[in-house]
Amino acid sequence: MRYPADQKAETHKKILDAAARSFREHGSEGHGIAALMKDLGLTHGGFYKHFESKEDLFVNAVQRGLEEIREQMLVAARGARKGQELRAIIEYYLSMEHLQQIGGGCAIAALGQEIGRQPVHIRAQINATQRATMVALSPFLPGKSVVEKRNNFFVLFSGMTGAMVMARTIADPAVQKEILAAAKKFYLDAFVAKA
Amino acid sequence: MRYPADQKAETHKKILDAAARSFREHGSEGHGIAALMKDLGLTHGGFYKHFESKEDLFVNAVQRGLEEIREQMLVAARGARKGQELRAIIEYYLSMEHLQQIGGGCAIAALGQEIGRQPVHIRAQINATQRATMVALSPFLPGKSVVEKRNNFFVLFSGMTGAMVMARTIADPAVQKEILAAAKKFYLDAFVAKA
DNA sequence: TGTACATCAGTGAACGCGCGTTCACTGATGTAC
DNA sequence: TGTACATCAGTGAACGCGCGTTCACTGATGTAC
Repeated sequence: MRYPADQKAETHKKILDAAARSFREHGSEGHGIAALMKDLGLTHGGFYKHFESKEDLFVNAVQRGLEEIREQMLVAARGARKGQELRAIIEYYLSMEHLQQIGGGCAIAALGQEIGRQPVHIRAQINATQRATMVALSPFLPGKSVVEKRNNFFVLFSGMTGAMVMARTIADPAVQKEILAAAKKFYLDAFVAKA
Repeated sequence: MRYPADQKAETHKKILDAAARSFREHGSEGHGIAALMKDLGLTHGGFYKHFESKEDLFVNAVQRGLEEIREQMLVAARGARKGQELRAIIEYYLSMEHLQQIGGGCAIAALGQEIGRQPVHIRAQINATQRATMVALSPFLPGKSVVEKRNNFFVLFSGMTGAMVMARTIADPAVQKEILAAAKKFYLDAFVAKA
């Protein structure tokens, strides 16, 4: 049957949002197209009206995930006092809430290794979104030049990603907290001026 | 037929070594039991004389991978002048060689996210091996107390892991190098006394 | 305005494939007598 | 010492299952006349 005019775009967005969450939560092999569509009250056949393949969905979902977490970091920054935006971002990123909310959290911390195994052209697409995040967060980063800010972005965000990845490998929540707390203290000291 | 007395132990080790490499290279879903065994000149049926299941293999292979990289870091440290062991470890870990040799590299940087999705009892087993690495590297870490050394281990090794993960998500080798170089400079400044 | 036809998002059965796992079997070597 | 039997690492066909993908079909709405 013919569906209302805007419905396709809406369904497309719903699939993408659900996939962005599902991939982060279960990995790219975790859930499957059929299960994803079923969760949305749809059948799997229709999926191919929206995406060329599962790989196509993966790339788009990773980018969506990166945009989501960027937006959340910007929200944290907007809620901070002037000069303390980066503190807010760091505290948000290195929180136990973020650790537990993997489906809504950083896509690099959740999928970085699978991204790393993608062919170059796929990674290049994803890199564009990562670059946009760097640009969006630049105003809050220390550094007197573009190069300095860029290096600080690399160090701080890769470091926080690693802390999240390592903490998630740990079984004991007390140790998870220790890791996040140690990283938080360290990066605040290194990158944020005292309040 | 009956095989020579030591052969089973040897085959077991061969499977484990190959799996440790294969999982890091392709992820836990990447290669498959049959392919793994075929690479060793064996057939897949025999696998179950050595491991209970693929999951059982995964846990053991991750631990093997962690031991390998620990050993390599210790080798790097032994080759360094006294007082410069940590420098050697950092330079080894954050090298382009390590980035490219994912199959022989850090198991957390290669599989951390998949480890994070394992049930608690699996993670607890793996954590024991991680703890052994921390203990083995403690002599080279700065810090006046056990707690300080522990926190420094968390920060430095999670940070280096994140730098490796992030760099591997990048398509452009020049940017990969930038990320590793920025991290190397930063961690050397932060953790290593000047030579 | 009314009618006939085209459109196309979504359906659901079906296909092919790869994968983890099982199992009856093999046969050279070790062991018991 | 020689013989009969037990052992068990490894074989390879087979099974069941889930998954990504395809495809003929549906039928309410948009469009053309």
